[in-house]
Amino acid sequence: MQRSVKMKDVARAAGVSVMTVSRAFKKDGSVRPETRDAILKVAEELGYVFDSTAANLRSQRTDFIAVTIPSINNANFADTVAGLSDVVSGEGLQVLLAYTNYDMEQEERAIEQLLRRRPEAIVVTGGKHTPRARRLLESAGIPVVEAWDLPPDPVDNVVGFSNAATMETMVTHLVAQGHTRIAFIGGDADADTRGADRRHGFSGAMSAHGLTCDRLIEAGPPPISMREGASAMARLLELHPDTEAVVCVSDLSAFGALTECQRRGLRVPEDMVITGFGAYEIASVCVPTLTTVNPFPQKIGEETARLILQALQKPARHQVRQIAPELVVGGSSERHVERVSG
Amino acid sequence: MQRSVKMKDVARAAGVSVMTVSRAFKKDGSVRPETRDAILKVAEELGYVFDSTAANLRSQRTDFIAVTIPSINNANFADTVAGLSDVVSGEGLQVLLAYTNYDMEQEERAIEQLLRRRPEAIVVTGGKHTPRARRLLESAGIPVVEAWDLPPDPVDNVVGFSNAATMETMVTHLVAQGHTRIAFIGGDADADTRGADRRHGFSGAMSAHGLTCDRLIEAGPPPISMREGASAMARLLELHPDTEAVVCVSDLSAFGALTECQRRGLRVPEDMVITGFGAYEIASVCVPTLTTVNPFPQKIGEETARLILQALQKPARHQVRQIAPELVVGGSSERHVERVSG
DNA sequence: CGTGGCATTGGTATCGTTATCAAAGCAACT
DNA sequence: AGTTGCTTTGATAACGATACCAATGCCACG
Repeated sequence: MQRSVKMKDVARAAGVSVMTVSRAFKKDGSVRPETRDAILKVAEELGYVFDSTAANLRSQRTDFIAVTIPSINNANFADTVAGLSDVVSGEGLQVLLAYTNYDMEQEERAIEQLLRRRPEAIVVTGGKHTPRARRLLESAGIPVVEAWDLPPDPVDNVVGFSNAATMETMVTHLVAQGHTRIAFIGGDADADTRGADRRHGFSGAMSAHGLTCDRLIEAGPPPISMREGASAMARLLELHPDTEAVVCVSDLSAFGALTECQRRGLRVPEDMVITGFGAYEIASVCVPTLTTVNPFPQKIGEETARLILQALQKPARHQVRQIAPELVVGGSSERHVERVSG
Repeated sequence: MQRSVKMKDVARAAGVSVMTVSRAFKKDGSVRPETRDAILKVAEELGYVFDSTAANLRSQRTDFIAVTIPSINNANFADTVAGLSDVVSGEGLQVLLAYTNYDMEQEERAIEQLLRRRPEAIVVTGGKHTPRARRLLESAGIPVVEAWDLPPDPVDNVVGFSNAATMETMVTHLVAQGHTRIAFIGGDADADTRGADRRHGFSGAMSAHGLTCDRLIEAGPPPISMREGASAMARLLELHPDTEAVVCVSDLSAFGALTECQRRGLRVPEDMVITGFGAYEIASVCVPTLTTVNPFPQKIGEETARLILQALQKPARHQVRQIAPELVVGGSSERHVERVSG
C-alpha cells in the first residue's frame, strides 16, 4: 500500500529529518536547493503524496476559499467562480464550492458545512440569509464577501451591483424607444432574491415613468429556464396581446421568449421587443441579438478574489466594491439590427 | 474570538467529557438523546463550530469526493457534477471540484492537489492522462472513476459511453435522410479527447458508408463556443458551398452554425442540415430544434456516485458502467419540424 | 442476591504534519 | 583566534478531534 508512505519514510530514505522534508515541500522553506531536489526526488520515487489533512490541523491553515452559489449550472455564476478560482489559485488557495438551489435553508446548511472545513474566507451569493446563517457568517472570524448584490446591511464585505438599478436602466432604454406597454417575465419573488430585486426595480422604474405595471408574468421557481421563458411568453400573449415589449429576468428566459415569438410568426423587434439580463453568450449570437445587461460575472469573481487576498494579508472589514453593469443594446430592442461578425 | 471555542469548552459547559461531545456530533453516536440535545444546545449557544480538520486527521476520513472536469462553465459537465453531488451528499460526502481547461498538464496538477486532500474517491473526466497523472491515480489507494468516456485501458472504474459510436449513429441518421456531402465542425484534435473521439468516429462512419470525408472544419482549441460555431459555418460555406449537412461537435457550436445560416438566409433544414451533441437545453428550444445526442450527463454523475458508494462499502475494482446515449431527432435534420410545446 | 448483557460515558494515546526553539556549520570581520 | 551573523538542519511538542479500551449504571434473569 503506497498510501502509508509518510514524511518520516521520505526523511529516512533521504537521510534527513522530517522537518527538512517538510520544509522541502514548502515553496519558501529555507532548505539548500540540492537538499530539496534530492528530497523531492526520493519522495517521487517512494510515491509519497503530501498529506494536507495533517498540515491543515497543525498549521491551522486549509487554503480553502469557501463559496456558495445558487446553482452550479448557470454560466454567470460559473464565470464568477472561474474568475475567483483563477486569481486565488495563483496564491495556492483552492475554491471549495457548494450550491444552494436558490434556497436559503439550503444555503444555511451549506455555510455550516463549509465553515467546518475551516476555510480562510467565505463568499456567498446575494445578501439575504437566514438569521442563523447570518450569525454563522458574522462569528466565523474570517473574511466574508457577499457577491452579486448590494445588501442594505452587509455582513462584512461586498462585491456587487444593484439589480434593481439595472432594471431602471432597461426600462428607461425601452421608454426612449417609444414603448409604454411593457411586461416583465420573472420567477417567484421570494426564492431568487436577485430576480426579486430586478422585479422590484422594474415596477419602480415603470412607476417613475408614469407607466402602469400590470403585466407581470410569474415563471415559477428559479432557475427560470429557456423553456419556461417560452411558456411565459405564450401566457403573456394570451393575457395581454397588445404588449409591445417584455423585460425578462435573464437571457435564458429572454431567448425562450424570442423562440416563442418566432414560432408564432411574430417579428422581433418589429412586433415585439425583448430584453434579457446577464450577457450570456447566447445573447450575442442569436438572431436577432438580445438587448441585455452585462454584470461582468468574471470580474465580480476576480474582484472578490483580490479583496480576499488583501483582507488575508492585512485585516480589513466592511469594504464595498461596486462592479458597474453595462447595458448592451442588441437587435431585439432596436430597429437597426446589427450583425454578429461571422 | 468565537473561533477558539473547542470541543473541550463545550464539554466543560455541558458537564460531560469531550468524547461524549464528539459522539453527540456524529449521527449514529451512542449518546442518550437528552444528553445529545443538551450538548448541541450548549454548543450552539457557545457558537461552537465543529472542526473537521482535526476529525479528518484522526479518523483518516475527509468525506471528500474529488472531481476534475475540463471546464466549470459547461452545462453538460455541470449536470454531471450536480448528479454526483446530489447522490453523495445524501451520504455526508462532499464534492471537491477542480477544473483542467481541457489540458492534461493542468489535469495532472489538479489531481495531485486533490489527492493531497485525501479524498475518499476521485473522478476524472475522460480516459487520457499524462503518465504521471495515471501513476498518481493508480497508486492513490482509493476508488478511481473515469467518466464521460470508454478508455481502452482504464485506470480503474469507468462510467461513460463511446463518443465515436455516437457519431456513427449520427452519420447513419443523416445518410438515411439521403445526405452524402456531410461536413464536421469541431475543435483541435489533441486538446479535447472527447471531441477528438467524435471526430474520429465521424471519419470512420463516413468511410464505412463509402463517403469521402474532406469537409473537416477546425474551430480552434476547446471549448468551442457558439460564436466559433458560427464562424466555422461561415468558413465551411466558403470552402464547400455545396455542403448538405454538418455535424457539429456540440450543441453550442451547432447553434452558432444555425444562426450563421439564419443570417445568410439559408433555411434549416431545407438548405442546410445541422446536428449537435449534448442535448443542451438550447437544442430543444431553438427554432428549429436541433438534432442532437443526449449522453445523459446527470445520469453519468449519479451512476458514478452509486459506483463510488458501493466501492467504499465493499472494495471492488475495474467496474465498467455504460450509459447508452440517445439520438434526439429535431427539426434541424428533418422535413417535419416539430414544435416545442409552449 | 449474584450474574450477564446492554446502553452510556470517560480516559488516554494518537492521526501526520508544522511551530518553535536550539544548534551546528561556515564566512567575514575585528 | 574569537566574535558576529547568516544559512541550514534537527528535536520536541503541539494542532483538536476520534479510535480504542475500560468502566459505570441499570435491568432482567435464574
